[in-house]
Amino acid sequence: MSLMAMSAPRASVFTFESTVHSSHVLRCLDDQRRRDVMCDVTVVAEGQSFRAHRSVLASCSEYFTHRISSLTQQGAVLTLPQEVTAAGFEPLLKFAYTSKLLFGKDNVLEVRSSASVLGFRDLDEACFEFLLPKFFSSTKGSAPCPRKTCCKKKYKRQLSKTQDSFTDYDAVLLEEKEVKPVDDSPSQQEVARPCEKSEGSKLGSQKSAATTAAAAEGASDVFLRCPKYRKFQQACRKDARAAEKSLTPAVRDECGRSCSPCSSGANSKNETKQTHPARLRDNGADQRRTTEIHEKTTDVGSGGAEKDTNERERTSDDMMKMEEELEQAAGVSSRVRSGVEAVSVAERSPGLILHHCPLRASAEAPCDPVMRRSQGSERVVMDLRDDNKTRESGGEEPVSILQRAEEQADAERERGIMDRATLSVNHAREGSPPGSDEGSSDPDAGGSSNTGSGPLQAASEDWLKRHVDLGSISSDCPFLQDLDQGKCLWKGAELSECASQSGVSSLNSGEDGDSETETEGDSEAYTRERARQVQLPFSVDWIVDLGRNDFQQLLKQEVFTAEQLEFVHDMRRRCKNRLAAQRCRKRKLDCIYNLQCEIHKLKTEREKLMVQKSQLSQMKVATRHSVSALCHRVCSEANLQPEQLQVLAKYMSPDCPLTSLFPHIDALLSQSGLPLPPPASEEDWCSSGRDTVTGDGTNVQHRH
DNA sequence: TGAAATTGTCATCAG
DNA sequence: CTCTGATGACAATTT
Repeated sequence: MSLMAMSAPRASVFTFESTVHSSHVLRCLDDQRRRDVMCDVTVVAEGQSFRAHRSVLASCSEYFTHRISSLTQQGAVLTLPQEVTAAGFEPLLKFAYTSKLLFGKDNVLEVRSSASVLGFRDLDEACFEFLLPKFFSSTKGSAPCPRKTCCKKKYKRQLSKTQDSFTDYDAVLLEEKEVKPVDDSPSQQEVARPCEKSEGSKLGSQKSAATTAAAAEGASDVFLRCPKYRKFQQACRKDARAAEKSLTPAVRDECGRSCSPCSSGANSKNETKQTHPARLRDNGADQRRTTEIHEKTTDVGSGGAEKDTNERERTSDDMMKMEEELEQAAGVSSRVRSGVEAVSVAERSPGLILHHCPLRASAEAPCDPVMRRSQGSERVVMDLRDDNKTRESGGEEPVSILQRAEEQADAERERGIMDRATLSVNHAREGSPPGSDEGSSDPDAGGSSNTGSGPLQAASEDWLKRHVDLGSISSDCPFLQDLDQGKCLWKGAELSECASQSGVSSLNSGEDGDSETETEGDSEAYTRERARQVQLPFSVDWIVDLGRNDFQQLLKQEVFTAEQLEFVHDMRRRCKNRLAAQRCRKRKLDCIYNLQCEIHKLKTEREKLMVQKSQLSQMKVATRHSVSALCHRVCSEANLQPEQLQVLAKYMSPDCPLTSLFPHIDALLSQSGLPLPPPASEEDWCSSGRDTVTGDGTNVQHRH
């Protein structure tokens, strides 16, 4: 639409780039492959045939690139080398079409070998190297997992941008040796941050596109975007560094290599767009544990100015997604969906899933679990959904509310989510549950967490040991940096509260000793201080999301101090009002956008009517000429009486007055005492059809 | 550095 | 009366 509005006379060139097109194409191709539509090659591995499209295979694999070029056009059958087994190739084939690699312990070696033989692109060798030790040995993660170039670039870019004091971190990153730069596949690049502004807003109908984008942003960015509060983010990075330092070098080292980080800087919209997490999920039969590794990479496919342009573009599909997200204005929506996605994938296969999938929620994504148990995740998903439903349906037993809160807390702790609700729900009611060491609701924990790296280290390592079987992720892990960002993306209130309640989350937020966070603003500092004081046993999110009845029941059931009560009400009011304001603004923007559409429609309609009017004018002229000619003929051939002439003159066109036909008509009419009427006006012509003419045509009754 | 945009918050009103 | 949502206004922050 921006392009429509921009259809100015000037010869301008605009570019529209869809951010979902490539993934859509990939989906269609996969669908075609499944239905064996337009497949033009048969790949045989261990006697098993796989239908596929040459172009897809060739674009994913060096092996196929070379082999397919030498194939005949029709009925091509390509037999793979013996090293490539069917079990190893099939996941790769699916990866080519879905960007997701599913494999388990039983076939990981085959997959890896096949990928190596076939020269599959976009498959991070580090993922195998990271997991193989977990599968086949007790050796913990000695496999090198190089950091990617893009990550460094991005981080450097961010560093140069922010120019804050992260030189030590920078050094850590730069020291690491890159081994394997990974190209971003289109599917990975295509996912633009929902918060990116459309280029159209600049190119095209500025207001229209801008409002569209803004409207959509208003929807999604309620939860997704966090460009603000850079101070928070910086403070969080500081804390991340503190946490990093607090962790053991071994853990840090492995993590640093295993988790290809990319951007800790979710602090900038433009810098956080390109994300493609690689999640490693292990649904082992015994442990039923799932591990996810989110991998964020920067945009390496489109660089320079083009990148900036692309990053700002947004498609209508994105907007629709965001519209949907706004409709579910509950804060759990994106989180739930993320969980659903992960679980759905997990359910499809008991094996290990590694999928390069674009993160839908940019700001949420960093908060997304680094390590997630599949069952825990699943439970979280279901719980949250049910929670929403029951919440909408009205009140329920108070105990169920608390159970839900606790289950949510459990699940979220398991998931390692560090968004505003994450880990902040402490089990004060359970004495010293796992979360207690993470939350400041435990006075000891809270107090000790203020002391700096010691408690942080303890909390982090403990948490990691208990929740991460891999034992190789630390807060040094860039994923945790992402978490930092994600965490810090939330506004001060929630952040503060989470920081105050969660020792783990305090890794990411400004701790007491951090003077920088004290400069963030009086209200935020005040909120943080209050959150710390009240030691609320529930997350603010959860409280805010509660329905009215549930909230009332909670208040009745739980014994809150006056301070806690005030804080709860305050936070609930403010959070709800915040969401209301966001909805209100979105509505405004939608309204503006609709009005612009209406204006555009009316303008178009007006142009059509003008064209129609012009055509009608031409027809009118032609008709006049025709009538004049006819009159001329009638007058010439008939011997008209003066009365008849007068009537005739009345309907003559100014272009063809009666006097031109009858030079003596004046004399005739004057003799008979009849004046010569003026020639018919346009109105007369237009409405003359309403006149009534008698049968002989002489007695014409004027309409007036 | 200043303008514009964004976002959170408060006050107020209506349901 | 209380709660909730909507909205104008303001301020802080970011771009």
